[in-house]
Amino acid sequence: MTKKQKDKPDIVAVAKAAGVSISTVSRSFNHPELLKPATRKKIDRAVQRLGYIRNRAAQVMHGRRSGTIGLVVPTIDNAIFAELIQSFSDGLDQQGFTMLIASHGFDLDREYKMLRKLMEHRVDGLALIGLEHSEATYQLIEQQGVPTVAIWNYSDEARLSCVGAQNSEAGRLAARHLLDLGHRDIGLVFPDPVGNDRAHDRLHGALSELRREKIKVPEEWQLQASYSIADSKRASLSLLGRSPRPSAILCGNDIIAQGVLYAAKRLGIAVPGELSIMGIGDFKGSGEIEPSLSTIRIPAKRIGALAAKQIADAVTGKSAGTTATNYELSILIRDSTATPSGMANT
Amino acid sequence: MTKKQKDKPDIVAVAKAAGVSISTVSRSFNHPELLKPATRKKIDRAVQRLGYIRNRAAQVMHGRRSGTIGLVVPTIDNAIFAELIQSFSDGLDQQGFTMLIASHGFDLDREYKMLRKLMEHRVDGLALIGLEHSEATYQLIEQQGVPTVAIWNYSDEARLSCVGAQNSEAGRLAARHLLDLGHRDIGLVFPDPVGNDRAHDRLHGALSELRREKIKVPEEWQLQASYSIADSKRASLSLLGRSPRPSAILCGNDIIAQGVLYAAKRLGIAVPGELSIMGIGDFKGSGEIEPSLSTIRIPAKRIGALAAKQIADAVTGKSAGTTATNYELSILIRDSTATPSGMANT
DNA sequence: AATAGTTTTGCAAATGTTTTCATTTTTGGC
DNA sequence: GCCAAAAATGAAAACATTTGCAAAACTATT
Repeated sequence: MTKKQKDKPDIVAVAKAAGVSISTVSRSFNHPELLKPATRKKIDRAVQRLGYIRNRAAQVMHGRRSGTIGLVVPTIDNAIFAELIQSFSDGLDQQGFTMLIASHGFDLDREYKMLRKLMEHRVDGLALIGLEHSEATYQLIEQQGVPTVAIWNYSDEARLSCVGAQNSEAGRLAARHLLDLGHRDIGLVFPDPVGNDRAHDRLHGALSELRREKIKVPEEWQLQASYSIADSKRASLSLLGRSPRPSAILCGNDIIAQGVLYAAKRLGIAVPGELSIMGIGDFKGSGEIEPSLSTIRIPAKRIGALAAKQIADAVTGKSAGTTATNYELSILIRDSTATPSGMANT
Repeated sequence: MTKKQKDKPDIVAVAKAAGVSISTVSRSFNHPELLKPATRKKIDRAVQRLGYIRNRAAQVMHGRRSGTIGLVVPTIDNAIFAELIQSFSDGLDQQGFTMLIASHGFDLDREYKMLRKLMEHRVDGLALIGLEHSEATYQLIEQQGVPTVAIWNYSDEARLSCVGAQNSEAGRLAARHLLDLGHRDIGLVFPDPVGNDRAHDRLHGALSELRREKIKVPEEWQLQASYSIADSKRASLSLLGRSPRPSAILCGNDIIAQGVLYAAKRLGIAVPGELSIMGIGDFKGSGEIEPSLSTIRIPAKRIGALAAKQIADAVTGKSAGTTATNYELSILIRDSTATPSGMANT
């Protein structure tokens, strides 16, 4: 073939094909209103004919934005984040951004590496989950000056802009609900709080509320389970198989609660008759499970959408400085919690 | 603040700080073995001190690969794809790639737009879900010559490399299982097959198997539900509330099956005693539900991992040409299916 | 038909990196 | 110490685009 054959057409090829200069082609993309309609049409046709697609990399080199936002999450394949990621992605898309995503499996050192990787790609902005990050991570963000938003957690003394809810409050509310129902024998199933401030905060919120009522949770009623139905079912099978067993179980999130629910069902323990189960999160489907899951609602969709808008605004200069948005939590009393059986007829 | 203040340090700044030439700095990244250890150390220190992060955009301009792979999915927030996306992402990460992701909500025209968007970012490779795409999409891929893999579906006459399973076979197997158990009154709950070849193929596989046994599914036993527990529960509540009702329901996937299961539970219909429920997919947690879900296993994790490897190999030139990989399906007989009650004691 | 605007277009520099080729420095054998 | 060979480094071109500035092409006014 001639000179071009394997490689993609560039703006020069388009210019030649349209019989105009490179600058004119460039302008037809960036400031079309400056062109004579006839010229614009010529260029459009050439673009069409050649199958030209603009090269963002070259634009970035000019100080243009890359049009990408990096999202770093612990895991993707987890009901917890799926809704959030979707709404975040949709929000970005609306603003013309593309999402680069990386996961670190709850390993904060890997998180740091992922951040660097995304920065090499010159993302215009970044989103992380939670506010617990390695010092290196925080320093990197500050040093590089990449607009960043922390999702899912709220703190008024956060080092980053954040959009989320108070997880300690979520834990507290969940505990409160069980206490209000009259439960005193309460078990806890939570994920490993290391490197996971959401879990940590929820657990401590719950524990502090229980402590206020002078309730102690025996060591063997405090279980750890990863964010998986299988894991939580396995863990709680042993807890529920023993005697005495708690009259209620407070779970670190709805997935764990689902596992506990199935464990109870497997053991023939009636929910909520003999055992109340409380979740946190209100994941998709939590209201449809039978019995439907009582839980603390954290509005993932709205959080994701707002986070997208915030980071986009920060990038485009529509806003500056750090902001902290706290979403109110609400308690959803459904069918998995009830008055403990011993008190049923008081 | 001398000359540089707001902008990120570049390779020139590093070179100056380290007292070497630009080329040497570049080499220290790309061919460190060519440098004298002392020089390398000087550069490393300068990089450290300045907080320099390489600029991929500039590398891309040099004909280097961008190190990104684009993934276009119908939705992210769906258990269906979550596992797949995670393993795909992990696989890419291992090979040093970063994932750009975009979702189109089962709209093939939007899919095309997303593809273009990703191509502007000069992704090295692309992954799509399924083999049904608009003609424009196929042409774009061929014209641009971006290595592409279709995930989740298999066909030996596919226009793209593919890694997946035969969805029609999955439908067939699911139907076969119910037939083998003795069911004749079978309901179907599937998602809208438009723009969704996975659903389409499964449905038709199932229908053809039923036809082989001369079984007709009444119109009112064929329901449509989106991939959501809520939707499928709602839809099947009406189906199951009527009389006569089927003795078994075959579902387009495990999420839908879950919805049907909860509907049955709500109505006090025993599963599998009075109603068998068959899923497709074997999603995370399907085995832990009570009763555990009989389903057709599609190995999402392995498919995602292999797809990642394939696309990485195609990009790095380790392989060429199109390939088609078919994963075998297996049937998982668990507790949600049984002999229909009328035949219980034959 | 010439002038003064105004609109449209082109030229060339700049962006951050890699790489080829040339040059300088180092090494080791004598 | 000297020389050839080997190792390490540097200079400059190339990549695809944007944009400030200048030139050219129109328009309307006289």
